[in-house]
Amino acid sequence: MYSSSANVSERQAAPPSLAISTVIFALRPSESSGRPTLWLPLVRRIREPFKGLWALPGGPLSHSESLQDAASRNLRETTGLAPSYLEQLYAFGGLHRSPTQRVVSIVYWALVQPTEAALADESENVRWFRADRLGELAFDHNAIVDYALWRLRNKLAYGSVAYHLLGEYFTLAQVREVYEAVLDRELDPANFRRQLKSTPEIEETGEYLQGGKHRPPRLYRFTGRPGLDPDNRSTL
Amino acid sequence: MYSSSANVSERQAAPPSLAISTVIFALRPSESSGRPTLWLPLVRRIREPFKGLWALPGGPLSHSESLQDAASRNLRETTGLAPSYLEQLYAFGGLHRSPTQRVVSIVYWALVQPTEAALADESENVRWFRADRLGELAFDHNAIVDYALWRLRNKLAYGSVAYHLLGEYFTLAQVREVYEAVLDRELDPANFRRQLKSTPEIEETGEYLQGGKHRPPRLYRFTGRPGLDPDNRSTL
DNA sequence: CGAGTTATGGTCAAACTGACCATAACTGAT
DNA sequence: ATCAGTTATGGTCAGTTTGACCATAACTCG
Repeated sequence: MYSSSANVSERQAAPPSLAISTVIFALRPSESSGRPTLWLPLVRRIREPFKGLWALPGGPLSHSESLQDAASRNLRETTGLAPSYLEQLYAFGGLHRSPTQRVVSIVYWALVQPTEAALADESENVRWFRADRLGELAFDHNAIVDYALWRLRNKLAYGSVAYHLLGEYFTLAQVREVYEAVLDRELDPANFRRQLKSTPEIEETGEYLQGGKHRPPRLYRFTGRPGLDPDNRSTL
Repeated sequence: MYSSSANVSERQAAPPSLAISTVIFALRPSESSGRPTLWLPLVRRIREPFKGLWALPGGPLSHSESLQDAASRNLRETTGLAPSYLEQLYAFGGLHRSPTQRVVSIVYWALVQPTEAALADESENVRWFRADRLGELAFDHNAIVDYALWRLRNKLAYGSVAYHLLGEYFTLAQVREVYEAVLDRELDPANFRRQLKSTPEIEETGEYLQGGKHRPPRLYRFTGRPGLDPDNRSTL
């Protein structure tokens, strides 16, 4: 087990350090089926503790930025991405999250559009993984990803997050594929489309998606606003 | 405007301090109508900044306790109460929440049962207020309470939080009164009861509430479990 | 031009919701 | 004792929503 150089009283005296992490979701075609699946980028730990294991992108909170700005910067620095959706997930503050020191992590979760996600940086120490096939992660990050997935599924069922995983224009079948990927079950195309059509925030365009192998589907656009987090309320 | 003794560079160098606050809701009969209404306890600021104003109970995070434990202790120390429900609300980390220093507050919200709430400490510097009639509070605490109320209304509509504002045994009309108080609109007694009766988590007892002026209503019991926060998942 | 496949519109019954009516059961006043 | 007042409780009915499923439209490819 790891042993800090600081003795117990010194460790107790140091304030708990505060870090920001982000769970970033994007859709990518599965290698096997080709259908869209959830992926997320992880960074390799290059220092103890958990050296060599994969972890959520994160870092300390700097003084001149809000929590959301810190998460946003973080995301950009590690993956080069600009999120289309960003929301606070939870503050994790258990005593033994890190073996070396007390760390409180304020975790955000983000959605990025596939056009963005395609440009994402990938390197020796930054790699994308299928959200349902992660190995053992550093710290309590497996639990954090689980919780983020739970939240995503929830928000999907009610709210309007699905469109942030798609581009500006999309077909109703693409929306359905998002739901099927995230909820992991098939949905009836006709019933699903009926529900979406009764949603005022989804606007029919005159365009059709060309180049497919079959009947060209109509393109739609999402005109709604995100949620009403404390962080986002002022900007409404 | 308040001026810290530390100069700018010193303030930038100090790490953002981390505090825990709690929004505590309980039901109390309204003075006017006598019907249950939402109340919450506030503490008076005895120091700058915002000296003299009312604020949410809170304090620094100590090193040997988890976030939830800190919130729980906080709650007990300021009001003498043990919550029947406690959930993390949000981490507030805007740059200018406090004029004197950068503070990140992790806020919890709690529900306490009326039997508990009746015993609550009240003093010169701790007082209960109607949730819909708060004056100007210290820091960004008005916004925090607003958000907590929004969350409470939301959780009520779906989940199972209402029962944590009531005692172990309750009548269906009492549950309806909780909904009416929180959502601030009247609900049809017959329809409301039909919904509750179709909820498997609400169990009919053989007892009746005696001593009322009219037909004695049957008493029920709630047998469900709370939500599935990261903090609570392990205890399930 | 026909087969294959997706897009899209529709039907039907079951489940759910909100508005509303009726009866039961108690207290308190007459 | 009886009745008026009030809440508890059960029920009806029409409108809406949901899930299962069928049918036609429109495109590509061989």
